[in-house]
Amino acid sequence: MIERTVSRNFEPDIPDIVIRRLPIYVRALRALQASEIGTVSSDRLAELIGVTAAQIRRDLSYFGKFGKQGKGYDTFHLEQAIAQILQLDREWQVALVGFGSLGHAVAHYRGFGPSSFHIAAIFDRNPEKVGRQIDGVTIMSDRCIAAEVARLRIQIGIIAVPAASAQEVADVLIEGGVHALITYAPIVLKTPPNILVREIDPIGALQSMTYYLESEQ
Amino acid sequence: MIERTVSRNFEPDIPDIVIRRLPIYVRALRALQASEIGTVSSDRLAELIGVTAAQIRRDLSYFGKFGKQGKGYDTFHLEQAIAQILQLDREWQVALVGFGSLGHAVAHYRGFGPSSFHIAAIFDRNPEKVGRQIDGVTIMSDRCIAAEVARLRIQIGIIAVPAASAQEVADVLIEGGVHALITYAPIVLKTPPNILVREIDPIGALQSMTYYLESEQ
DNA sequence: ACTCAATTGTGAACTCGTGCACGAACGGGC
DNA sequence: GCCCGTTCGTGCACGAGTTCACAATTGAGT
Repeated sequence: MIERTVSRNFEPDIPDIVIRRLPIYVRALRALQASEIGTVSSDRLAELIGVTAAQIRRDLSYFGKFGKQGKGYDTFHLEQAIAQILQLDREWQVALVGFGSLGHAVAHYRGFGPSSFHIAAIFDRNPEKVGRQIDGVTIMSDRCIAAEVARLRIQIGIIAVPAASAQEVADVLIEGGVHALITYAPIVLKTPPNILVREIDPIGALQSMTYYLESEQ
Repeated sequence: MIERTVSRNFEPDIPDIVIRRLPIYVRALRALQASEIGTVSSDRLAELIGVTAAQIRRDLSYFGKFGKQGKGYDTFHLEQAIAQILQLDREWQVALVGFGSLGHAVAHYRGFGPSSFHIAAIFDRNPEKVGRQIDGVTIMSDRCIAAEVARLRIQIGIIAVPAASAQEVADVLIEGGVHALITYAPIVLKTPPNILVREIDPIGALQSMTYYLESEQ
């Protein structure tokens, strides 16, 4: 039987970069399962993902031993194990702030699949949008953020408002008790050190790509 | 006068991570200018951005000398210099593929500001959307991608289609001549080595954050 | 003109993550 | 039961990027 000792809170110093690769592994393993493939070698998985096999083995070794020598990894069990490490085996309550076109896209995103994330509240400052129902969730005024987030025990906030209001929104989300933020606003948020923030920055990605492109054409 | 010798194609080995920080600097410098602040020290800038002052100085030193000892950096000139390094001082033609809610959000994003990026073509596979006009751009069938991208000399593609079609879309965009891709699809694209790809992965960001969160509440 | 506080640019040290390479383990075939 | 090809897990070395720390420069004040 495959080792199941998943040591989460005990191994203290696992690089964040490793953690950020785990979702990629989960995805690839799910795709393999969908193709009825029950076993992969680190070599094959590496090729699919575009990293080295050594890196995959090293990454996994932070958490335990999941493979069988001479055979590889069981796609189902490894996926389950990583999902458990990432705590994807439970449902997280998410607040979405900002229901412009970006917020709309976030709310309607169907890539969550059999997802670990539930949008439990949506907020917008525009009174005309307040009251509208989206998938059974009623859009509320931005003035309710802290109270509602606390009431619903929401753990994660998604900030999809213009840069000018993003800091303010972050503040009230944190006041309400979230410990993690995804922000689409192109500013650096000022947050207490115990708050986790991930910036989604497509414009920055664009702007950094043009460095490499040839000017003339 | 501040050194203006911006050596782009000559310094060969500037780490990509440095390049990816440059847009952040540009943003911060623009915000400072908007606040009528003409000069910043690396210390102050570092505090605003949330990195170390040494890192900023080191990053800039890859490209030249932009500061004045005892004084700091001129916000206007430094911003101009970095924008030039990133080639933001010209307009880039972008193709957007997929006009679902995500594509809609991308097309309507107003954070481009006085932007270096122009959405010159939009494609969707849904015949009902084809023909619709968005900001003067007519949505075209996905079957035209390669031809139109080539005709319009488009350099950058944004992939906002479901994971299942993303690889196919990437292929035709590259066939049409783009050298850079932004993709929102949660799959690893297979592309030739000379093609630049940046993945925007909010779901991955979420999934990696939950690793750190406390389960109970 | 001189002093002094501020601040840059960079050599050197350090840290952290990656990749190599190999011993150990597994399992199929004979 | 033994051999052999495959693949894992990991010690070790390497390398990329970060931070330290300081000489050099600047300009304001006296």
